[in-house]
This record gives sequence, C-alpha cells and structure tokens, in this order.
Amino acid sequence: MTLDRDFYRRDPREVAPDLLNKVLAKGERSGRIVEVEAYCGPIDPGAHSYRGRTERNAVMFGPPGHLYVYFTYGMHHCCNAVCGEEGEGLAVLIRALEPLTGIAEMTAARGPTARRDRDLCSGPAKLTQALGIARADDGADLVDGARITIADDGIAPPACPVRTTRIGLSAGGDHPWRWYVAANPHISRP
DNA sequence: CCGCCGATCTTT
DNA sequence: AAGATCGGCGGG
Repeated sequence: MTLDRDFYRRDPREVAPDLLNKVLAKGERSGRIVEVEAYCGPIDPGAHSYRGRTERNAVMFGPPGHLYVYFTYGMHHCCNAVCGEEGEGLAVLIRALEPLTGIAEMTAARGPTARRDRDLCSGPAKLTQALGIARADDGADLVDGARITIADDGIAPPACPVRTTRIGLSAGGDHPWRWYVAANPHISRP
C-alpha cells in the first residue's frame, strides 16, 4: 500500500534506508528502490537546499511526501522524496530501481543504450528517463498517488543495507548518507 | 572491466 | 564556471 505522509515526516537519514525495497510507480511502469541518498538541507553543503530556497528547489522546502524533480548537466532529470517538516529543505534522492513492470515501455524510453534490464534504472537519471519522470512531475504528491506513488508491497527493507559516502559530490562528500541493497545487480555502482 | 572526456544548459 | 550524470572510446 501507498506510504502515508508521516512516513516522510522524518529525518531523511532515517527515511532513506526505509525506502529500500519499496516500489516506485508511474502508470504501468514500476521498480523496486535499491539505492538511495539522504540530503540534509542547512547542515549539508551537498544539498541543493543548502543555500536556501530558489525557484528550482522550491518543492524541497514544501510539505513532505512530494516529489522534487530537478534538471541537471543540461540533459538529465533526477527525483527525490521530500522529507522532514515543511520549510526544512530535506529529501531522499532515488538512485536506482530494480525494474518490475512496464519493462517494454522502459526499454523504449531508455533507447538503444539499454541492452539489458540492469541498464534500465541503474542510476538517478536513468530511472527518471525509464519511468518518464521529468520537470512536469516536480511537486507531484506521492501520498495521494494521483500520478506517481511509492508503495510497500510487503517486502521489508534489508536488515543490513550497505552504507557508503554519496556519489558525485565535491562538497559534503564525506558524509556516509548513501544506502543500497547488498549484492543487487541494479545499483548504479558498488 | 576501468578511467577519461565530451555533451548540453540551468543555475550561481 | 560548475553541476546529486551518462555513454562512447581507448587501453589493460
């Protein structure tokens, strides 16, 4: 079932490992979350919200349980679940999925570079492309689930997820705020 | 399999 | 000027 608002109304470092093994879905396309990173607002120089609210990151400062989608490197989208309390600027970046349904559509959306199932959603920009998530989905309510949902289908988070530093950061790269499902072939990198 | 580099454009 | 990335290319 769909996660409720209170699930997200916590520190992203608590929410992130709890999101492992949950199911992210848009329409017919869905995948199991196998890799996440926490971004911690004013205490986190790696977070988009570190320097306060802007037009781009406004959703991050809104109520929890909404999707923050940003555009980067001139060509990629990445998506986050907003956490904590309204105004705090906290979020969890979804970094990889294990594809579950709609695999034919995902393969079409990803294009010829995705030759195997593990190429479909093994990175934050790959999974948004596979599911068709873009800036138009910025702010989508994950709790009402009208467009995009995150649900618990009965698979518990791993008892011992792997915990490492985050990927691709120049500032704040020392914090161990990345978690992934051990030995899962769909993570972005070990 | 690994590492380097270019693409491409918004934000600072 | 750099970025919460990706894919192609060359080398081991």
